[in-house]
Amino acid sequence: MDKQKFYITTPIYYPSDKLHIGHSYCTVATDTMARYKRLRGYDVMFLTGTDEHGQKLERIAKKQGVTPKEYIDKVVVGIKELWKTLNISYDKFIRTTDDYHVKTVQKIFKQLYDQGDIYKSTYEGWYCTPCESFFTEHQLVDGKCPDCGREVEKVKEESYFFRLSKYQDRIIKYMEENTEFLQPNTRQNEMINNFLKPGLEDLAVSRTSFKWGIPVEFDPGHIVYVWVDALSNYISALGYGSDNDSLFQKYWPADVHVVGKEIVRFHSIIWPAMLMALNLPLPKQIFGHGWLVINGGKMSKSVGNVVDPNVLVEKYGVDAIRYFLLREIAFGQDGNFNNEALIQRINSDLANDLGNLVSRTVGMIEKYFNGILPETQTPTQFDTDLIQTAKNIVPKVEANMDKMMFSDALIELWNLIRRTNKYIDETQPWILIKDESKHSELANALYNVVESIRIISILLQPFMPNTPELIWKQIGLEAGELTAWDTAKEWGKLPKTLSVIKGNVIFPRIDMKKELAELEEAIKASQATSIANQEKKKEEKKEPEVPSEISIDDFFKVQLKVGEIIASEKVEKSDKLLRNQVKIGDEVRVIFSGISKWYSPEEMVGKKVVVAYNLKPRKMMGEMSYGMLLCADDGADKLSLLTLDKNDIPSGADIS
RNA sequence: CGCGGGGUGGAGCAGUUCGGUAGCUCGUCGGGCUCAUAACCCGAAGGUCGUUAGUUCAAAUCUAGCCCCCGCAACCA
Repeated sequence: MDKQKFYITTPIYYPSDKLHIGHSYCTVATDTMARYKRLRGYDVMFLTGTDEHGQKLERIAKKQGVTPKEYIDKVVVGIKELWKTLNISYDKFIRTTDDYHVKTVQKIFKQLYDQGDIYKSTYEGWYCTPCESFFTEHQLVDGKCPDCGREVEKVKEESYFFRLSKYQDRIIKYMEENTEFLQPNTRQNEMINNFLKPGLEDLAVSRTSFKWGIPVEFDPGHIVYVWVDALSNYISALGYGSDNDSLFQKYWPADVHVVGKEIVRFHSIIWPAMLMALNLPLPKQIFGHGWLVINGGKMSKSVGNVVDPNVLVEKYGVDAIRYFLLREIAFGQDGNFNNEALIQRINSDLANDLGNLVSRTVGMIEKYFNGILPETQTPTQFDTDLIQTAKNIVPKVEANMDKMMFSDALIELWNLIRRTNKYIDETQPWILIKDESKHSELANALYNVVESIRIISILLQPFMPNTPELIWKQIGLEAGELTAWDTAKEWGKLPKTLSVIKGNVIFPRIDMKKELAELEEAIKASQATSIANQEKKKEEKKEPEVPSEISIDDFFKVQLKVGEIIASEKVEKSDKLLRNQVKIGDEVRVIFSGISKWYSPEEMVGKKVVVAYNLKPRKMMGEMSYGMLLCADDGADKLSLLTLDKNDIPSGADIS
């Protein structure tokens, strides 16, 4: 009989910058699932890749003075290296710039157009020039821009549309009948209540405002919308629509698309609609996992708090990092990432519980029996409970893995590790060794511990690809028959006269205090090399050269004047902005200032402040701000407006 | 009333679908052990489950209101 197939995918990542620990999290989880299924005997297809089109990449490349492809190629090399480092066992890596993908997307687009699911029309909408944004009729508030409240302009643009609305009812029905389709379940409610029930609108699936994308074959001015392009990767990678679609025949539909919660919408609504239109079966499951957050806040390149997985792996090894990600956070929910928790986990779970278990066991066998257990063994009263625990663990791990509950699976596995440590305490080998007549009991006890370790090491394989081998080496096992997944279900497979070889400590304990300091340094150093930060630095450098000394002429380039605040109000929809009307001599200017955390509008009024007068006006919250109020701040949580020491200076006075 | 997620011992979380003794890891304190990576094993303290009201014999769980935190969006000159 043919093996059962299992097709699993990660999202294709956007190569605008180095990937961070959040991307790694998603990919590691998917990899763990793929490895698990392979061990269970499935014929697995594991796909990952990169989503390489779009305006943003076009812009970044332009800024760097290279073509988009040149820029992306470099980033993709880094991504592939990262997956190698993290031991990601993908079977195929797709790039949306690959020829075959481009062709397939064009074909899909044409087919949908020919059959009437895509039609050409004009995009009629409202454009707010200051905000540079399009809005639909019903997004407008009182016929004005929902963001800034200004007048909007009616615009028409030619575009292709996908009849998303046509599939709305079928998708709702599908979700309601297949409650396993969208996981975790809360996501399903979110989709139905937010998007499906209110009604879907046809989706604009082409763009004319930029070039970096897949051209619509029969209308080259148009570029295929990135999500139509990106989602198609899951079938184009299998050769759908090509001369050889044997992989597609074999693996489609996907068993699970693993995605981040932010893109669940595209995968659970647009993608099924596209597939319905193409008359193809839907993926069996979309799993929307949570995010890694840092100290309660989102990880983001612009905040500069991203964590580079390379740094972590270099310090602690891949398996430790993989373990942490999979164990610490319930898949599907957000979870905190911080260095302290990481080290904590490594020390207590990996070094103390697992590593030390192997080490103490092998140590005893060497010490008591010169490394080889004797054949004569007598059971002890403690055996039954250990053996029972070990036997129960496998189905529990499998049940959790089948639901992608990695964390729970590991908790179960660690129960066996703890139980085995306890067994050593119960049987007290160090006492048994002193009594010659108990040596057969001793041999039996140590045998049981090693057998338990064997089972543990087998179950560990999907999560930590390297560690099991290290363990096997020490307990005298070779990868093969006795390390196959199903043999974990049987107790007593090891030969009685097993021999061990003590090796290096598998997971050394980490000195928390010392390490935390070093780790933070390393992470900061790597953040500095991210493209986002390099950009920032470049921009900083471009600022008018700021040598340590400037001439008086340079100084006078900045015109500072006294302004009096005559009115101030909080800007709605903004946590930080105050909209101030500032009297400067005869004129009154609107100046925004991001200080509402420190000053209420009431206390602003009447203050005489320092205004940067000849600053280039800048748009904020849709309105122009003419100048800047000078403030002192400590870069953390303190801020003070600069005000005048004597209040009888009139507004408009020069400051020099 | 924009939409979502969340609030459970000192920390981080599970439990809420389907009401029935509040659970896990870490930390703290006490004990045991000495094979081991200052490790391992046992025990204890510590929670009116954000808040108010309701349904019920019974609410962390169901219903309604309120408070707080986070994300999306916008912005932070």
